[in-house]
Amino acid sequence: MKQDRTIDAIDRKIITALQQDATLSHAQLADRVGASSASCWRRIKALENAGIFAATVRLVDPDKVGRGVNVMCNIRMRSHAMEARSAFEQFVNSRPEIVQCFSMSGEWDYLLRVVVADVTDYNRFLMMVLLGHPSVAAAASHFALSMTKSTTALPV
Amino acid sequence: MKQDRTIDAIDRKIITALQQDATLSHAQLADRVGASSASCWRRIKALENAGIFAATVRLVDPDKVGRGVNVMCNIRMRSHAMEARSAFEQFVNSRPEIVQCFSMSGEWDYLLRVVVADVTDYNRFLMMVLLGHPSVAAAASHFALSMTKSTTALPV
DNA sequence: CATGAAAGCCATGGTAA
DNA sequence: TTACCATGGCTTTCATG
Repeated sequence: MKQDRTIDAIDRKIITALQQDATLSHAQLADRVGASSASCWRRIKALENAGIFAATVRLVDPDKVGRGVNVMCNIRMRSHAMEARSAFEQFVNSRPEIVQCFSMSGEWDYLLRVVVADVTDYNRFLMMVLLGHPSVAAAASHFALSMTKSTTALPV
Repeated sequence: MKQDRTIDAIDRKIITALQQDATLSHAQLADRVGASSASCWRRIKALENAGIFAATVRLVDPDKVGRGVNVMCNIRMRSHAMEARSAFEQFVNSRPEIVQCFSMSGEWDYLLRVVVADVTDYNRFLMMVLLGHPSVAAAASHFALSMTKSTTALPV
């Protein structure tokens, strides 16, 4: 059922709106994008069938839950064998403080974004968790001073 | 009304659940966290008042909307004056393909995550947009080969 | 063929006991 | 916590361009 779909201007408006606020009712959406409620409903269903929409999630304020500090951590692997890589990626997925992980081109193998409470917290994570992993040969950490922009909305 | 709030185990379960799926009804949430529907409702309201919850958003599949390629871009500024910084941050906020921006410690001033369709697309962005900005002295781009992990859920 | 208007059903949120 | 009620959104139908 994941067939491709031609996305027109109204679809784009719907996607943009729901990426900002998923609590909008079909009626509210309707007069925001200039279509009827029923039309919106049909379009959303089609977009869901096309697999364009993923989950609907509630975002939380990082500071309020003690995760206000972002650290970017470059990782160099001891081995590039497939099993080492998949073991590491599995490890990454098991650690909730690692919120993003990219396999990178260039001199480093992975880039992690780690959310922690403070420097002490990160030190513990780095020493006890990350550098304790057998696949990790080296890690270079860079602290973010502030998060200037962070959006889940992709341009359409 | 943004007063602090003591978060207990059930609150944590609620936050965790809603970070994964914000479409859960109070009833579904209730038996997932082991509380009554009414209790869930009260707790959510309190968490909202405490400012712990931010927006509810719909996530979209990057590949499906032609934003499957992630590029990390380090920026060095020409000036560190406040006005130059705020002008740059305003610029960042105006560009939808820049989805994340961190002010960084270390040798670079900013780290951007840019979502594009392909290399050509990024080239255009880099040459025409980013390097065209007066505040940007240098940029170093690193392409992600794949996104191994990406979650909006913060550990609580 | 997709859209817009209208209407009914149902689930949900919200409240009271 | 349980039960109830009423609001409002979801979903379908139908006529229209």
